[in-house]
Amino acid sequence: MDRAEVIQEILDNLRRIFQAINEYSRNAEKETGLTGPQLWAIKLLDETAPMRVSQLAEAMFLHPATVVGIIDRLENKGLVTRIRSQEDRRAVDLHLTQAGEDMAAQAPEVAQSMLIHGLNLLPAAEFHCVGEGMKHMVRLLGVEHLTPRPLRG
Amino acid sequence: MDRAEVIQEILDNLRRIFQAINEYSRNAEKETGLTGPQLWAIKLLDETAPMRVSQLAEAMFLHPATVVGIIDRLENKGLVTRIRSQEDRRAVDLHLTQAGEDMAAQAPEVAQSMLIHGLNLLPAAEFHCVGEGMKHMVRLLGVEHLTPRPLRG
DNA sequence: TATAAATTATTTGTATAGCAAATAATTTGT
DNA sequence: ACAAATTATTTGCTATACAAATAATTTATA
Repeated sequence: MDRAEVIQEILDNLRRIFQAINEYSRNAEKETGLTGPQLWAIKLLDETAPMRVSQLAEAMFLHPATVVGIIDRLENKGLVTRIRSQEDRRAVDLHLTQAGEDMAAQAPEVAQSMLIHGLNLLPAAEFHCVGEGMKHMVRLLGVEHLTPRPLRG
Repeated sequence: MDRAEVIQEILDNLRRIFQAINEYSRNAEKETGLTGPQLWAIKLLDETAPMRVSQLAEAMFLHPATVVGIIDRLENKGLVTRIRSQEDRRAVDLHLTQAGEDMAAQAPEVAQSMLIHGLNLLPAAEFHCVGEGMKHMVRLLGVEHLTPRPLRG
């Protein structure tokens, strides 16, 4: 197997990983009844609530107007509440309701869990290889410095 | 650095790769003026035209009704033509126009190219590590058998 | 202090994507 | 010849996504 073939295989495997993560997260969407962006917003709010609309928009790399719609739908489902800020009455603090927190806790991160679990069981040599391999890929793409954002579907 | 930290790092790097591919493909969208799905359809048609609507829908894992809309917009832009099949007059053969082929050729696959180029220059030991590392990741996700589909944004 | 400028969230308008169900045209099976 | 299946499309609905305009408020400036 020459190098060109191995490169093809590496790219194929990268595509498989992509696909797997997308499909697992699609399952999460079906289980929760939420869309991808809605689930993403919930997860972010679960990490760092309260958040303002502009702050959430920035974290999601979306236009604030888009986030307003997403929050509207989450509010209708009783997962998020808007509370006008006392210090700055232009601003709105977004909070998760109890149901929202339950949803965030329940929503599975299947791919992530599988990787964490599997990596833990890997023999040292293989484990080391995975770590180094990923580091190389990141370097080749020139994105070592990138702040990683959550995997989404 | 203990194993938990390395696992965190691996996940972070996976997120960086995801993000990089998404961003590079978003750039491709801006350059071409096409959306992600439109670009994806063009690429698939470029590989294997003529294709039927149902065939393209299957390849894109989308509902045929969705693909009809995408093809409508590509037809309006003069990139795709619909030709009623002679053998089966229910069916429609999708072709790329010259402009469509030009678009497919011009549309950059930046991330892919960077990886191919970079992997080629990698010393043998590191190269081997990348290949093995990716193989492990795929195995941990249980998707060795998955037919890889093109990376998209 | 009064007023201009900037900020924050929202509304409005437009386009795309996505699915399910119904429909029309055609082909295949009986 | 007629029923059943197939193929693309239409229709109706929802969710994203952005830009531009708007309203409310705060900050800066004259």
